[in-house]
Amino acid sequence: MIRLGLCCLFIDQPIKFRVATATHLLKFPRNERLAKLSWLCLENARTLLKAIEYCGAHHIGCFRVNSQFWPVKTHPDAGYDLAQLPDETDIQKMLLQCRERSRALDVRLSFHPDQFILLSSPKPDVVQRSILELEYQAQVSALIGADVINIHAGGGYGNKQAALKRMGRVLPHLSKDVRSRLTLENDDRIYSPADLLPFCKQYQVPLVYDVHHHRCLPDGLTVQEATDAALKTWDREPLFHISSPKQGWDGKHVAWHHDYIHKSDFPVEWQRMNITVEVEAKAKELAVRRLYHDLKFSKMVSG
DNA sequence: AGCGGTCAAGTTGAT
DNA sequence: ATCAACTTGACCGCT
Repeated sequence: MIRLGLCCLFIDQPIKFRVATATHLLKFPRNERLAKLSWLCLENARTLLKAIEYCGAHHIGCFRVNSQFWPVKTHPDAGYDLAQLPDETDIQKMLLQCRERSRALDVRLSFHPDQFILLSSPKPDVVQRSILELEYQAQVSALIGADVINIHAGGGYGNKQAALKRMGRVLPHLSKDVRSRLTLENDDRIYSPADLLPFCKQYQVPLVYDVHHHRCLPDGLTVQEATDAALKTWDREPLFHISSPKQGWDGKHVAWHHDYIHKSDFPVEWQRMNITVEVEAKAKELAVRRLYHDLKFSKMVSG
C-alpha cells in the first residue's frame, strides 16, 4: 500500500508548531532571547511528538517537518546553537522520543527547505547560507531520524546546464548528514524531470518526482516514464509529490494548490507501489484522509 | 477578541 | 517597478 504523507501543518487538529521572527527576538537581550528560543524549540519538539502520534493512528505514513522547527536557527544575528539553549537536555530527550515513536509507528519524517536554499546560485554567499541551513536541517534530521531533505534545483540563471554543474561542484562540500539525505524535486517553471534525471543519476541524488509540477511543465516524458526513471534514482523507499490545481486544469493559476486531491489527478501508474507520496493540499490531514479513502475504496480513473 | 501590518533569505514571471 | 508565488500563515501590538 502507498504511504501517504502530511506536510507541516494540521488544519483541524490542535497540533500547532510555534514560530518567532528575528525582528521580534532581537528586541530582547541575548539571554532572554535564548530562553525564549529554548522554550519554542522544546514546545515544537513536543508538538512533533503529537504529530507523529496522530499520523501513526490515522494511516498517515509520513510527516514533513517545517523549516522553522528551530526558529531563526541560521539567521545571521539571531541564530544560535542547540548547546546554547537552557533546555538543551530536555529538547534532546524529546527529539529522541520523536525518533523512537516515528520508528515504532513507521511514520517517515522529511524536510523541505524553502525557496531561499539554492546550491546552484552563481553567488557564493547565497550558496554558503544555503549550506548552513541544510546543515541545520540535517542536524535535526539525525536527531529525529528523518531520511529526506528535499530541495529544488533553483533558478535557471539563463543556462540550466551551467547551473546544474555549479550545484554538482557544491555537493562534495556538504556533510555526510546532508549528503545522505539530500534529494532534488522537479518544479513547475524551470527544471522538469528530464532536466534533472541526468544530474540525479550522475551524482546519486534521488529525484522527488512531483507529478503536478510535471503536468505544469511537461518535457516529453510520460508519467510512466518519469515514474520509472525516478524510481531508479532511489536507494530507499522513493518519495513523490501529489497536488491538484486550485481552479482545475483549465483555470488561470494551475500551479496553486487545491484544498484536496482530485481522484483523477492521482496517477494510476502509482497504484499498488511501495512509495511515499507527500500530499500537498491546503486541507492537510483532511486531504490525506480523503485520498487514503479514495485509494482504498474506489477505483481510480486516469485523468 | 479582533484585526492590520509584518516577517531573513532568492529567483522568476505576470501585471 | 511592483508584486506574488513558492512546502506552510502565524505572531505582535494595537484597538
